[in-house]
Amino acid sequence: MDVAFSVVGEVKNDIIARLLQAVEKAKEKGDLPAYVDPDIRLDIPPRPEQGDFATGVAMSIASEIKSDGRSVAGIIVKHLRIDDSHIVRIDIAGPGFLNFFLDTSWLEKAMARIWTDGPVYGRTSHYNGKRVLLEFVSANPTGPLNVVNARAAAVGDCLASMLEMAGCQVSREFYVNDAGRQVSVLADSLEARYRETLGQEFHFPENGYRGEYLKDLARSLVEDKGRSLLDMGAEERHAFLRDWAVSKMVAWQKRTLSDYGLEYDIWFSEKSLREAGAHTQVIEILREKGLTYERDGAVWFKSTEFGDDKDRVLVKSDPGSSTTYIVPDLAYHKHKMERGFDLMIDILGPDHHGYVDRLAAGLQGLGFPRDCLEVLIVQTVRLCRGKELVKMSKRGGEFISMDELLEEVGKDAARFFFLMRSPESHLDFDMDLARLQSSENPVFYVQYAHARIASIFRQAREEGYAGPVGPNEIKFSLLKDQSELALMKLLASFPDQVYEIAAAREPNRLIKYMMDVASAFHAFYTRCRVLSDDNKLCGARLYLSRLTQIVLANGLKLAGVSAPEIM
RNA sequence: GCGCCCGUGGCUCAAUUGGAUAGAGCAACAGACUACGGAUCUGUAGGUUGUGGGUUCGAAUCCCGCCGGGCGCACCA
Repeated sequence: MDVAFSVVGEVKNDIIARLLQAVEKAKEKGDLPAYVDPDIRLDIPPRPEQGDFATGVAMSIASEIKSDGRSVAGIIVKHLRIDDSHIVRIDIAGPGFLNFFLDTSWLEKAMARIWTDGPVYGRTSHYNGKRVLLEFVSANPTGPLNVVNARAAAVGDCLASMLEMAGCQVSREFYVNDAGRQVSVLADSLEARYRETLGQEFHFPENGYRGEYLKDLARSLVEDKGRSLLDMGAEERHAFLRDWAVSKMVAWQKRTLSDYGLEYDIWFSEKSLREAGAHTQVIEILREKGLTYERDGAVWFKSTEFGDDKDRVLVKSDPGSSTTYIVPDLAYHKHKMERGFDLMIDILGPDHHGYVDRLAAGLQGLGFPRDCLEVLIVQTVRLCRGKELVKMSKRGGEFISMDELLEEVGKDAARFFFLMRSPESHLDFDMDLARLQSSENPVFYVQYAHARIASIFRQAREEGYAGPVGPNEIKFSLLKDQSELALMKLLASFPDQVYEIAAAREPNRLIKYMMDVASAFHAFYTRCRVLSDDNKLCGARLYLSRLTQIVLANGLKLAGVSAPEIM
């Protein structure tokens, strides 16, 4: 049984324990066969008339023993003890659902928990300190970040925050590909622009990076170093240009992500691994285990033994015996595991999905369990303005970088929009909509709820209310309107929502939840006037407003979106 | 050809992971405060969940076939 740290979790566990007890009792009495051993899950049903919690366990038992759900439900209820619990009524509904109706004392407890936890409300110990390394974005240091990087950054950062709240120790990591061929091409491209800036003859490399940013970079290189690079030997110059360009690019990417409110724990250099000889070590290990062979002058890894659809080359047959990309990547992941992590999560772009099996096979070849690695594929983004698609090819002039996106719509809207959709579905990002400061834009719906609550408290202070009072000073039973009960149930479910969403790796559901909370609050606001002459009622509603504000603030923080006091 | 992802009202997406009457937002229509922010709320209309089979108490969800879209299928990274 996992650790339940939330009030909802405690209540659920209590009911589940009673259900298990009832099943045991039924088995003793011969009402159910002895082999029945159900896995019970309680859900929060979609409609209030279906109770506070519900379970379909009777139906699953019924199918196991070839009976029908309603009669199994009847048997369970007959043996269920509800004394000394929150349960006041149990309905058998539809094909055999058990619907539990509870008194509101559990809600009172749940609300008090929000009050005392405040900024850390939502935290649970479900993951019990599990060490997770979450690697995301990891764009090549050859150019500015793009909008897909922005999407991966939003998803990765949010998921990291949610895992932390659910009890993981998370390290956010960015892998800098500063050693491969592409940074060599970057150096050559920069050299060409450098020579161009100095008015020299230059040769632009075949697959060079043609973006304007390299011209800017070349100009600042000239300012920095003058013509001194021309005096270097070709090799020395190349090495210098590579390191210089990479450091500039990485600094640029850091700045962009920092504007996004994202700070990594580690920027990991591929080069450092290469210099430490980690590559040859990987090849050696695989060779010693008999998992390699030579063919056509290359060294192959028997990845098919671990579920890959074909074997992969590790060392190419070219004169330099260079390695394929899988080798440094395996070395990197091996290094991650050696740092003591329990789980690695990689967030990759759609063009990498064919790569996953290979990587997983390699890790197993190195002796790691298959489930040490999880890969989340984040799908592509299509930018549009209203109906019109914005072209994103790097060759066309209309390429939109992450910087430009942020400048145009701001980080809040960008993050919110990226998180709104399931990471694995294709996203149409409407920049006109994201920029719009109106009700059509869903970001503001949630932020507005938060600002509205702040406004209530400003007003309350002006009118001389004592300020929000805590759970001990209010009369909880006054919170009985349907909108108040609905809102409180939502607020109570926050910690478990966080855990479930983190476990499913579906941060889009956080946004859905936030929209639901905002909606429930707006409905409450419309039906129930908060500030009034009725001190008791006013105190209770100010209390509920404060709790809502806490949940909104904590949820928005998880999403990396600001929670404004005024809009 | 093979693999992965996707297909749900006019548009963009949900659906508690196999559950109850498939839900939101936008757009459309009709309403709602001389008091807390109308960036709000309430209601109406809109669906054979691409399609054909199968699995079972129960399918948008799982399995098989087809149709349509996206992305991959390197001794590139």
